[in-house]
Amino acid sequence: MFESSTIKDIARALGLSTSTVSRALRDSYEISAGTKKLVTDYARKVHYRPNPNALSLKERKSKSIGIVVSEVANHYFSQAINGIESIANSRGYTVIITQTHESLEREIANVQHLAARSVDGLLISLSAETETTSHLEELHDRGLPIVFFDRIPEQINTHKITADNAKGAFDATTHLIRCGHKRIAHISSSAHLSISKERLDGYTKALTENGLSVDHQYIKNCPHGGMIQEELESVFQELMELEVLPEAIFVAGDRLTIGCMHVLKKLNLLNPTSIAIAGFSNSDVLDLFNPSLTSVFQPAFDMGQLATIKLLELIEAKYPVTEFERKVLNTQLFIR
Amino acid sequence: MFESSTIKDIARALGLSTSTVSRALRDSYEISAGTKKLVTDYARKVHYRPNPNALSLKERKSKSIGIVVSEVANHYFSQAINGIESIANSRGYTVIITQTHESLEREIANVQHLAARSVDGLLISLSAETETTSHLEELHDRGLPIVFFDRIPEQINTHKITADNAKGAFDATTHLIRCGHKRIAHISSSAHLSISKERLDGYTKALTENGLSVDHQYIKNCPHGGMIQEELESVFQELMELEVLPEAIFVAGDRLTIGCMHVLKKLNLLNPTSIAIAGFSNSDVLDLFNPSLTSVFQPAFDMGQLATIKLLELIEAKYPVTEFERKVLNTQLFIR
DNA sequence: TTGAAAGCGCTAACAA
DNA sequence: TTGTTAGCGCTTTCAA
Repeated sequence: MFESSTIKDIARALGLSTSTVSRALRDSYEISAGTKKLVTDYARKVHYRPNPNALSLKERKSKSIGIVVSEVANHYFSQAINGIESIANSRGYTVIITQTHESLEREIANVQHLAARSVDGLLISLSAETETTSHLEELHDRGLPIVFFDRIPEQINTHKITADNAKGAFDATTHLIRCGHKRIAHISSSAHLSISKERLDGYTKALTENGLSVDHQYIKNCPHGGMIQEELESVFQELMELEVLPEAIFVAGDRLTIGCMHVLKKLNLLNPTSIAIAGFSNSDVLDLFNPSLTSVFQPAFDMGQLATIKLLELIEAKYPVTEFERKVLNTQLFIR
Repeated sequence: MFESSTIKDIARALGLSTSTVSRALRDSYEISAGTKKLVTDYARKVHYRPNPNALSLKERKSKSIGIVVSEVANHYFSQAINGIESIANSRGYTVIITQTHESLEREIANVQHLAARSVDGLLISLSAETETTSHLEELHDRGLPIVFFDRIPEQINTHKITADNAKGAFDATTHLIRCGHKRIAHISSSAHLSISKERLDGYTKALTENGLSVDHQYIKNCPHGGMIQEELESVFQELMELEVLPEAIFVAGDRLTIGCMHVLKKLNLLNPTSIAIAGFSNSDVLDLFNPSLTSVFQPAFDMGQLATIKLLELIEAKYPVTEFERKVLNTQLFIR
């Protein structure tokens, strides 16, 4: 098995006590220069590394944070994770990434697991299936620091980081209207998610401000956020069976946007003259699509960084924090 | 701060000793049914969870495995990670994912960090910059179980899982030849990587078997695996300055393939009549590209699963393992 | 059937 | 300036 040398080993080898070695390693003022050198040299020689489990046990913290996202294959999340890591690693924290694949059951299991792993805090974007948050409230009430980003709950009082979803949706829908489209459908993830509500608001506002009516036949939800391709296909089925077909669709999510393109292709509608698409996506290959599509880009990296900064504030706070922030970052419209 | 109840708390509350509580919780035969029920009921009531740090300290293992990949945004790796998680989680292991972004420096830092975190084993795909593996050999020699997948070193004697890169490259190149192309360029990651060598072999073999000569002017490497878009652009620059331009390119990597498409687009060469592309990629949106491209798909999920199974064999082995396997999985050619 | 005590690696209060 | 000791949460040997 894999064993590293311990303070005890060093102490024995050097004829010192463990506390002297410990202090020497931590560069304590009480230890003489000679002893320090002796100890640090020997420690380097035997590749000494402090055992993090022992440290965690002692300090009652693990220097790790847990992340809960839908899936890392989603470019929004992989970019957010890069932002999270950039801050966390530089501050000496390990990051444990878990994926829900949009399932509430897996979200609960992941959160339980992370809590049991004694992470010092949690960074969460809710799964598409998550309507209630008792599994999180309980942990939060017991003092586990949590910061939400992207898909946030209303109930829990803590820091929350989002993009300006309403504005992004408004911009995308307005763009479709300016292109001359009047009948614009909207496909979204599960209706109860914060992002779905906000993006629906932006969509509605754009229609209304441009004198267009909101037709609820044109608004469709995918409770599994497009993880199941069939749910997207049946949504299209419904849209295609309407008396008056939509001319354009505003899609409210990364995976959904890509999924829509696949369905259009399957239906042989993937050409500039049929249905226009605009959607939220952080993918880096959208410009290679043909026909291409206008997209709403979220500052995922920045959101990840900001969420982590706020989480570390909570974790390292000397006194309980009672003032929480709700940060909203700007989106960018890429017209194609 | 976040505190859960401990065995000690339960023992005190129930007027028992900690050892009795411990045994009751582990369903030991020595404990009476009554006491067991008393303890387990109370434990459930107070949400008792064993402290994993204490457990790790005692057992000298952490029930966690470390993953080192280039980047999770790469579909090959995100699929491999899903495979890894599916096995690891079902066997009670936590997975810690780290990204090198193709940098050796970050690879070393990640590996050190994971070792210091006392993971029970490591799953690694080398970075594009990695030529020597002393940073891994040292840990391996000291007994840390390691399984390599995808980009594997020659030196270290352990389990290694790869796709049949030579075959995949052969198939893709042969396809381009069958399409009537004679001057086929090859763009690859850094030359010293196992995957680069194997894919070069497959490419060469396909040319030779079809009576075409191998022209080294047509073979280009990107030492940073395409993480820097400029290196890809300068490679194209060089190709475009040749007297006889290539008619097709076989690209040996996920990120590189996407990168090539971007460069072609930028050079206004992204149309069916200019340069044909075939490349390794596990992306799920290739069919939305226009013009599309033929791709070599690796069984990433299966590779992740297999690598994890072999790693857990090493970790949980009663006796030191001396027989190691080199598993090669089939690729699939998607003609578009 | 239950309890006392030691020990995993480390730090820190207290002693010397 | 260095050493002794207790304790973080848990399991396990030995004793009762």
